Amino acid sequence: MRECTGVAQMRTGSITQSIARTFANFLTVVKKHNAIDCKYSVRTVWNGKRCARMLKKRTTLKDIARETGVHVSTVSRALDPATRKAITPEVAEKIQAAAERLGYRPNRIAAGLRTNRTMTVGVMIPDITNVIFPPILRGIESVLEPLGYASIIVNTDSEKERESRLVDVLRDRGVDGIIHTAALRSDPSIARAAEDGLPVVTLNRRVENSRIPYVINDEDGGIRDMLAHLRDLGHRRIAHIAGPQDLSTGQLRLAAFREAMADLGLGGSDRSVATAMRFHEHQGRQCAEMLLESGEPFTAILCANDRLALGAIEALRERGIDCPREISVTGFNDMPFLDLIRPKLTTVRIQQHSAGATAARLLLDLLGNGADDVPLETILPVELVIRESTARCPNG
Amino acid sequence: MRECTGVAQMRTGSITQSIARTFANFLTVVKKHNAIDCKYSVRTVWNGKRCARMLKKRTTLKDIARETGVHVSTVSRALDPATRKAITPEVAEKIQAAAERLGYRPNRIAAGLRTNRTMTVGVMIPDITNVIFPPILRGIESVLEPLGYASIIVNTDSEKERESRLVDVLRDRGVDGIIHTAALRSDPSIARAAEDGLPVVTLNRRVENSRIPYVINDEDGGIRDMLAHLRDLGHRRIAHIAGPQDLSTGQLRLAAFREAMADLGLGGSDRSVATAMRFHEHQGRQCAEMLLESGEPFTAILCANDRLALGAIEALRERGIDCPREISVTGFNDMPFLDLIRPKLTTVRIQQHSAGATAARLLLDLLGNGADDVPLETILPVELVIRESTARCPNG
DNA sequence: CTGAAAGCGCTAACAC
DNA sequence: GTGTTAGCGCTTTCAG
Repeated sequence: MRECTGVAQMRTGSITQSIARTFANFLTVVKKHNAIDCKYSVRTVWNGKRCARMLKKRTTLKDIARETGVHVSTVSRALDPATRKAITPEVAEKIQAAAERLGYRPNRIAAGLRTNRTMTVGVMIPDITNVIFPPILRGIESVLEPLGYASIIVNTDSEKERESRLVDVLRDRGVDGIIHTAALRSDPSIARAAEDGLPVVTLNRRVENSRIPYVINDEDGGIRDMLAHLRDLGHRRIAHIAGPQDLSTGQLRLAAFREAMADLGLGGSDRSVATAMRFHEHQGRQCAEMLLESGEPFTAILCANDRLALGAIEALRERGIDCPREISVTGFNDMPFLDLIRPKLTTVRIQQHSAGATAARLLLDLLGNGADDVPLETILPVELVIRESTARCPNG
Repeated sequence: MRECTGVAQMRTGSITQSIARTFANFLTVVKKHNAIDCKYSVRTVWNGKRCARMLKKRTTLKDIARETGVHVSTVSRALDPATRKAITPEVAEKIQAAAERLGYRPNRIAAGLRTNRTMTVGVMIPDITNVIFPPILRGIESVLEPLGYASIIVNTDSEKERESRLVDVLRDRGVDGIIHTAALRSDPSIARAAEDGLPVVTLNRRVENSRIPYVINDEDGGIRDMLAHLRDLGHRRIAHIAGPQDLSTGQLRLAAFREAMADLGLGGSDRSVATAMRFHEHQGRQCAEMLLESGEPFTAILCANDRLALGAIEALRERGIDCPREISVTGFNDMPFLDLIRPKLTTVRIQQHSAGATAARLLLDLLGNGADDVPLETILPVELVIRESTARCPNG
């Protein structure tokens, strides 16, 4: 059963071209992720019966109109809570009963064509695989779903071309609005959509030269608080591992770091700043090594994000430098699972779920479900989370 | 700027009720996640200009028909690659040029109403926040998106009632098909949808008494391999922390454990099995404690999932028992970030991205974009990942 | 090869 | 109160 044959096992059905092709796909899969060798074969069992691909016709307003002997529009009215009051109670009840009995479900896409409201919103994120986005999505969903909105989520991979294509994809599907998480710095496609009157809210980043409402975290406050914390522990020489400068967070946090250092009178040379190309452990490690080799002395590293911090700690460990005893390291975001990793990282918690919920509420306002005037800028509070990766400065 | 006022700061705009309400929401947010105290106020800056909520009319086929002096149907034909060949080349070119110039984008909603194909699929997952699902989603997207499909993702939270409502939500939106990740064991709503002719594929679990194609991982093989690995290390007394028995994975893995233990001649008492209510570290810890207190001797714990294993290791550490020196612990799934946690967990890697891609391909086949005969069962291979949490049995 | 016309399922003016 | 009518934007016969 689990021998290295590389041949799909079938119970019924004939070997058609499509089967061959399908199986070829599986082989490709196995090959591509070549972590997996041929120890197991992919097993497939065939369904003998040809799938009856006949979509059972849904019951429509017309059906229930015929059933109850009234006009479609009456049915429509009786079924819409907003217009039901204009209908004789008995008739309305009869109609509702029939609808129930026939299992009527409104066809939102037909309704959408008529009303120009699909009750669907688009959500653009860089990559769902990045752990900070799922909570944001749940936050968005938590306010939109109860109101009957569904969301189409797309991953931009932070690629300009892909992103602009996806904006079009969403518009083609007639979304009522778009929540854009981590838009690019200058973002013509989303700006154009907004100009065309499509409600748009951005999260984590502001689109320059636009009046698109945005919600961001108090990056500045987070950095300041973290720096104050380090200073209180006696640290004076503090290095920074900055994030990618083409991403909002990377840029904002670096700026905040420089400013706050100056304000605290700790302004150092730029040799105590290393900039990562990506928010990745590996980059954090490299940057930490660069900092160590620069010769610039420091007793703490403030990192622009948790993953960079994790990498930095790894680099220190490899050189036999203890964190936090010799060098304190801090992160940003408070991503999930952080408390399982030793030493537990001191970091800045950003609101994830709430950020999503807030953006969603803004979008609703834009959609006219409430305010007709909407805040341009919303800054969400952050919170310092002190754990084990920071300690009193050794010579402080 | 960052004082504890609790009052939103505004630049322009008047304090209307809606503003007050919106701000009340923010306060609620802050309150609810009361991890965040009043150290920072939420700042909002108001956009003075009332948003012009006039959706610019999109250009339609009619527009470009008028522009080029031909009939809408001709335009429709000229713009569809499949029917373009039936059009005089010059006319077709003129039409395409006009479409380009006017920035024409087909209205998929309208097309969908006509053709009954929305080029949208529904994807149901328990919870996007669970790290194993995002890669699955990317896998699905990787095959569907290039073909022009968008997906509506919904979180069921594994609640029956919610799940069945969401199936309806998806159907109302006219999705062409549904990929259901971790459906419930007996799942009337999705079964009904499938019976009604809606293409459905399930991932991770089979819906009983149905002909719904499903793709699952080789749970059995994974457990067997892990057990063989432990046996090779000299372990004979092996405990199991099982997952929730109402979830496919929990149930399958427990059954596989029992069977494989028997096959290896290691069959133990049921006192060496503890069952978690949820796949959560906390539960893993509790179960490990139960096992230790049971008095049943063991030198290894095979856990139904990584998170349980992480919890178990935590429990051991608290009691001063070293993993892996004294007791080996193993996981399942190989979730992201596992290699950052010490000791690095020995586990079974399941295909995540590929599983999604495979399910998507099956759905495509069901949609008629290929085969008309589709495998009922597809079992994906798994791979043993040996890291640091397993070691030779101390007295072995 | 192209135009005319019907209609997908629903909503919303406007009559009566 | 309820029926009539006219589309939303597109596809797809059916004529010519």
